[in-house]
Amino acid sequence: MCENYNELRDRLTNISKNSVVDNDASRKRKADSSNNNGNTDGTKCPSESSSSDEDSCKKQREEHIKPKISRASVRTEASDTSLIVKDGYQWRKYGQKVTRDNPSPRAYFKCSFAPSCPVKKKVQRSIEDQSILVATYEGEHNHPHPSKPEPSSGSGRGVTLGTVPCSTTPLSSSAQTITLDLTKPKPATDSDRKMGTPQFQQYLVEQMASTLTKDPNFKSALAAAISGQFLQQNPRTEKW
DNA sequence: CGACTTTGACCCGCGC
DNA sequence: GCGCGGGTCAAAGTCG
Repeated sequence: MCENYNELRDRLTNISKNSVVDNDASRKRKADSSNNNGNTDGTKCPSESSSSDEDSCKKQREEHIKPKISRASVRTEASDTSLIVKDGYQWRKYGQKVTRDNPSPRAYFKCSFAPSCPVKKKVQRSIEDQSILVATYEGEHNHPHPSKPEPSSGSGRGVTLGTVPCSTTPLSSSAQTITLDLTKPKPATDSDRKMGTPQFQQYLVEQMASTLTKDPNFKSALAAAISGQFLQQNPRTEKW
């Protein structure tokens, strides 16, 4: 588990570093456009411009200032209808819709960690594989990752536990998608070793193993979980 | 009691 | 102009 966690965190940290900074998702609603221009990037159209200028400006914005859209796929249980993707941020659900192209409902989330954070997230099950949740992120967080100062705060009604870092992949023309398959163990990669010296890692693992194996409750719970995994033949995520 | 979720209604862009 | 569909709002309900 520790190795998986470290690997995922490294991967996602690298992904986030490579992300292109842009926010201000297109404001369609009247209320949004009336009281805030939403332009935090300094490319605001001049308000006194004529309609043609506005059009050209709009075109420019569409061409150059697309909101950063990224997509992430997370494998979960197909029976899990929560549509919750734990990426370390705190999300507030503000809507749910059943779209035409996909019978699964699509959930709409806003980042509630910072009131001014413009990031929105759409979560919907993959039409091909019901066990995969596809999360589409719009915009970029304008606040630090909430899991960093308090790695295991755990508050937030189970929406975010602050344990799995955010995963955003720039959705450019190639429409890249990253899949966080938390159901299967993966071999350690080189990135794991960045977390510390091998000696320290080994010491940490040994300490964790010895501590956990001394706990009979943990043993029984682990046995039950593993047996359930084999019996159900069903991917299990986010329950660890 | 405050924060959050649910869900029907509403808004608005788009195609015909 | 009209209808459809995606996205958002907001009142009511739920939970700790």
